Amino acid sequence: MENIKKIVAENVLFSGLSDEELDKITRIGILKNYGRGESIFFEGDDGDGFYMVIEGRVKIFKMSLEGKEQILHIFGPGEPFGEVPVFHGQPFPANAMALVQSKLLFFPRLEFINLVTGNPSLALNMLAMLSLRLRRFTTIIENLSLKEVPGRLASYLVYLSEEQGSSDQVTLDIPKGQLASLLGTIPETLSRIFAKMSEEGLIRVEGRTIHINDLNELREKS
Amino acid sequence: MENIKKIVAENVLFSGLSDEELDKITRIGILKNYGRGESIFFEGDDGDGFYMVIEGRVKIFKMSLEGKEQILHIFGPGEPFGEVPVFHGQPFPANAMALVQSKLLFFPRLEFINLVTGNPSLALNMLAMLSLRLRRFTTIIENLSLKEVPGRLASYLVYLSEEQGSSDQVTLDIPKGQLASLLGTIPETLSRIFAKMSEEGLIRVEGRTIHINDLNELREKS
DNA sequence: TCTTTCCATTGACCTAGGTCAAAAGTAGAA
DNA sequence: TTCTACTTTTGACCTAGGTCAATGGAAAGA
Repeated sequence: MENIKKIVAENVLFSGLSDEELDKITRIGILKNYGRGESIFFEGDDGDGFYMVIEGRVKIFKMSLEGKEQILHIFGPGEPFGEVPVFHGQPFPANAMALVQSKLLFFPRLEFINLVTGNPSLALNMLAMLSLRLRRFTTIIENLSLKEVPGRLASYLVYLSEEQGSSDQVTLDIPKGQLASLLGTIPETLSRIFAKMSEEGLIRVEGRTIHINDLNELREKS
Repeated sequence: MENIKKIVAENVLFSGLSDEELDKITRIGILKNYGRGESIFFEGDDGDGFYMVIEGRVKIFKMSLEGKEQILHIFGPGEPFGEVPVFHGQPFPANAMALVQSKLLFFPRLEFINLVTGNPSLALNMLAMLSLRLRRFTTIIENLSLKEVPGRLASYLVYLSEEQGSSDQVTLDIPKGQLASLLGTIPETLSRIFAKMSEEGLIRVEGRTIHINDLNELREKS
């Protein structure tokens, strides 16, 4: 429980709130556990609240009839997800699944809307959160429509390098098959592009560790 | 000016607000005119406010270095755009251009944030608006990643048919070249797909009027 | 530890759709 | 109306990347 209070108190979504308000938020949250590969919700389900990752890792994704998957987000500790139906009142637009054993905090819709109504800064924080999401989606759309797969991989590696503060090597935080789905391609194609970039001397692949030989060239390609 | 008050008062974004509040909103809005093809803002520009279409039609789009364009939205009267930087405080993530001579209402950032802070229902309306945008972007991503171009065109035609309340013919509200950019393809490819669908007897193309012969088959394909 | 299942790689092949070029159609301006 | 500039269509061509199939490698669970 202390764990939860800490996550809530440190979260950007709840920044600027009084201790009392943080308590309220912690009180309306319901802790839930999910096993690796377990579904949290499906596209089309009614959204009676949203979630925040306490521990673990969750993917949000779309599926085609043919079984191809497109990952929209992968969320880790401290990140909220599933807010869209809370404010727009329609079913979930995508599926959510735990990538590993995960602990989530669930905030019921009505209680949360009540909190938002009485807390302008909570409302503004949520507006900022959704705006950030829109920005990210804009980037995904740009990648899918205007870049080829090598460019998408390059920008993902550059992003990881900035994220991990390391210009000579990065560690993939998800399996390569999932990375393919995140980049809008399939594992075979991703594998070939890793191979080609390695031949070109741009990177060296060692399992999930990618050694970056030429970050600038990678930036060029992205 | 009456025109503006009316647009503001009837807008979903401002629904549930008192007459006094509507007046305030109308007062902080600044009317601006743009000619056909004129840029409203560029990706990377600082966003010191957002816009609402009073008259005309505006496209929001990304451009690749090679000059390919991907349209994210086309907005018409009553629709707001450019809100992301207002709440997230970063530059515009995409470009905006008037497709025809347009009249826009500009709401400066700080004044609007003040209004939101004091108006929970305005905040909730804006949250609903951004949630709707996220839902639409989810659909765009799904279309780009999981569907082929004929499927995207089919779903656009089905959407138009619902929008225009007509199951036997629809009118394209944008040039075909722009439609190509909206569907994530190029005019040549779109033209060929129109031709193929016509051969198959699914539709009949007559300039910007598309006669729908088999709406169910179109739904199947989408 | 073993074993079963999942993950990644590689080859052969194929096709959706992009590129380039040219022509035909359409529309606004003078 | 005529001129000019955009829009749309069509043909020939090519390639990025998806499909299918087989094999090797890693890792979770018992």
